[in-house]
Amino acid sequence: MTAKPDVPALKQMFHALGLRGTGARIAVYRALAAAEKPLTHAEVSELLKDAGFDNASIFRNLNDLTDVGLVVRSDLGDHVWRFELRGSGKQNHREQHPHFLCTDCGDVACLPDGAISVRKVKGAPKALSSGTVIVQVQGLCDVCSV
Amino acid sequence: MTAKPDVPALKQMFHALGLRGTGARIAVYRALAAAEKPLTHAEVSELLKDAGFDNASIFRNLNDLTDVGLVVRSDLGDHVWRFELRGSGKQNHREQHPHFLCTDCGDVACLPDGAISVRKVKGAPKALSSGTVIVQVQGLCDVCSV
DNA sequence: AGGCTAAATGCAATTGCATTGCATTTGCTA
DNA sequence: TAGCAAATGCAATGCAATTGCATTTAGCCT
Repeated sequence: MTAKPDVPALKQMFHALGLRGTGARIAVYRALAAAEKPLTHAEVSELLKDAGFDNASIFRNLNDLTDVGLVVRSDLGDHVWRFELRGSGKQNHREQHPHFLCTDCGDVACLPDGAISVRKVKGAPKALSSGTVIVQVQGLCDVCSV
Repeated sequence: MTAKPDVPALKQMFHALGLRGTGARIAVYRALAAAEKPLTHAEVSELLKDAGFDNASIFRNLNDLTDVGLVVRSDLGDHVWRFELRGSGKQNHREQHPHFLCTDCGDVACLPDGAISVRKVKGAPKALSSGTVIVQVQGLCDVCSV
């Protein structure tokens, strides 16, 4: 779960995508890999602040990784961008799964794929039936609903 | 569908909620009532620009209406705030329904309540089983998926 | 009906985050 | 290892959301 890919493997992966294997890039990737939920730009910056990377570099790296498809950028409904690794096989993050956002405390949880099912309905976009949709759920988490 | 509540009724409703029945407020409310999908602040401003209302007033009214619960403010996943009337009975907007956001053109559609079903899963927040959740769906709309 | 008071408005200014420009540094390749 | 384009750091910019404040106005109270 918290297993981080080793640096040479990361460099190779980046290189295959036309990106250099820089320290900031690797650090950003590993921060996301170690996280169990999507992280905001601020959270990534916080995690890496000891390493001294510039805020803009982290931001650009997040976007670069998103551009090449390694990372997914999404807004879970609270007007905050969050970044998450697009799962690659045995990672803890599968291809795509629903997210749950607590409307009170803002906490985020990843839901199992089976938690949500989409049904094709008359008049609805065809994408619903092909399953190529991203689902986000908002509500009160168990802590805040007490 | 495009039927707008008459002004006296609106004033009465606002008054009951501790809000005055001002021109800007009524105009904003009716703009939302006439829309068939959530509108952005910019879209509301655009609709009302002929009336000469200030941008800030529209913004504050949207927030005021949200504060008293007449309007729901949500971010459908594209980092843009959208405002929608919270349905009151026979309105075209029911209590709460899922929204569909096209990830390509940004168009928004309202989905029928039955399009999405949520299943309680081990480890997931309890809110899922009580049905008190808001669901958002992203994907390609029929136009963009061609 | 007239006046009063706080809410609402208009306008300008400010905030805060996202994003960019540019000179410098640094991977990577030949 | 020399050279070049990508990446970085820092500061500056852009832009939408939000606020401050003086003025106007709706609704209440005689």
